[in-house]
Order: sequence, then C-alpha cells, then structure tokens
Amino acid sequence: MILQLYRLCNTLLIKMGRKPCCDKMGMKKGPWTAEEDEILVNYINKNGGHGSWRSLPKLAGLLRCGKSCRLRWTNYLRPDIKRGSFTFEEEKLIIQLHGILGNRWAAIASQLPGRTDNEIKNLWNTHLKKRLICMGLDPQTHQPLSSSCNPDGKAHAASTSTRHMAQWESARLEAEARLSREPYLFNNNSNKTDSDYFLRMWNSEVGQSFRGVHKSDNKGSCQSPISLGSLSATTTIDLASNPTSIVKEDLVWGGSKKIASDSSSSSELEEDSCDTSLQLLLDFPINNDMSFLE
DNA sequence: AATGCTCACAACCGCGTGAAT
DNA sequence: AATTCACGCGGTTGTGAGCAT
Repeated sequence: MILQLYRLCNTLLIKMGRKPCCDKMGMKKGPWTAEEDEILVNYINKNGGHGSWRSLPKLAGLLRCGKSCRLRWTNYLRPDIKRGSFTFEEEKLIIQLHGILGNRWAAIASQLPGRTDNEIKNLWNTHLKKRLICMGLDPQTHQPLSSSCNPDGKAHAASTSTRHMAQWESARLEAEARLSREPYLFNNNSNKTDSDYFLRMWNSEVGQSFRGVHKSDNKGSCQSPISLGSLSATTTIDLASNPTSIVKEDLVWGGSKKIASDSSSSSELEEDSCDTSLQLLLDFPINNDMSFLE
C-alpha cells in the first residue's frame, strides 16, 4: 500500500515536472542514531568520498535523504571538525568577520578551521548577538543602537557609498582568502588572471574609478578610532591604494567580562560614527588573527 | 517530585545558483 | 533558451538538558 502510494506520488511529480530533491516517502527524519552515523562514515571512508549525495543514501543503505546525509556529514561527522567550545580568539574573530561579511556564515566559517557555518550561526544567535546587544550595539550593523546621523542626510549619502565600498571590500577579501588557500593558483599566471572575478574587477578600470571616488571622499586615507566591544584601535588606512594596508595601528582587547559592562566604548562610538558604513569597513580586524589574508 | 522556563544545538526547510541536459 | 538537477546557504524549528520555582 505504502509502496503503491510512493510510486503514485513519484509518477505524479514527474508528470508535473520536476522530481523532488529527495524521495520523501519512507525517509527517516529527526536525530541520527549511532548506527546511522557509522553507516554513513563507513560508506564515505570506503568510497573515498561521498560522491553524489542524492544517490548516497540508497547506496549506503540509509533511510535518509541526501540532504540530511550531507548535513550530518558536514556539520558533525567530518573528521576535521573541531569539537568543544569556542576560544576567546575564535569568538573575537567571528565578531570581526561578521562586521564585514554580515550573516554569511559559510564565508565566516571558511576562516575558522574545523568550525562549521551551522556551529558559528548557533554561537552567534545564542551568545554573540546578545553580547553585542548588551554592549548597546546593533548585532546586524555593529553600530550603536541609539546612534543617529546628521539630520541633513549627508551622512546617509556617504553611508550608502561607503557601504558599497564595504561590499566591494568584502568580496575582495573573500577572493583573497580563497586564493591564499589555493597557493598553486599564484604559481600560474594564466590561472591567476582567471581565478577571481572580484580581484580582476578591483584592479580593473571600474574598480579604479570606484577607488578614485573614495579617494576624494576620504582624502586618500582615513584615520578612525575603532571600537568593537572591548576591542578598540586607532587605525590609519590608505584607502586609495589598498584599503587593507594598515599604516598605523594601536590595538587593545579587553577581557570578556568587561564586555557586558563596558558602556563607555559605545558612547564614544556614537560621537565618532556618523559614517557608519565606513566604520564597518574600518572595523576590519588588524591583528594576527587575520593572517589568512597574508 | 513535578512543572515550567530557558538555553544550546542538531536538524529541517525553502530558496538561490550553477551545471547539465 | 528552457528545463531539470544537485548542491550549498541561511533562516527557522524541534528537542533535550539544565535550572528555577
């Protein structure tokens, strides 16, 4: 009976157009058992990889959909996953990266070896977001919750353009990070030219003109006090030639206990951060944690 | 001891995107 | 060019553990 229904559903779905991503009928849901984990791990080890996720459950003998298998493997069973709580350095890096990349958990996770996007997302939603709120910062923008820019709207215009700048920079950083993980690309000039769209765009006329606009906007460089929780820094960045080339830095990072009680940093920020998006860009971390960009 | 609440985390779902047909 | 497929991503939900009442 169930089998007949299953076949009927499949037939109808195929006739309607597209097949479902996985066969829902008879598929198990909910928490994975140790036996299922073992089957999945054994299959992937035995076959030297997962191959097609869609066909894996059938081949491995699991009553799960491919999507569920992939999730279980990437978020839990993968051998390179780092278990245990996040270190203070990791949390700091996540906050800093979130300031640049926003809710792009996969991009953030790519900078934290052994950590998954899901894990980071959960950490953010359960801990870090609240911590920022306690500090009086908007967890999405990393700006003071009560901040108000100039009423004449100039700040808004500047903010819009610098937000684009931040988006450019975000994409470029991702590209650089990716390339740094694939050093062989740098050994081959022909590959390098094709390796990343954003790097090319950044160096193209378009990117150049874009940088030119901000060169005039910011007079070529920008010095700004940075405050992110108990992290504070004074940074001078040469925006015209390379937004990440830090000329001067003075970095202080306090203990985690200080974070919840430190309200002075946010009030300082209120005074200094009319151009909130530029702040976002300037919040780019400047300590050794960003060695992946080197 | 029972109940309710909060929190953390694993898992699911829907959508977007690039590749294949 | 249009359609289908496979996959990855981000938002959301479900559930169990721990704690307070």
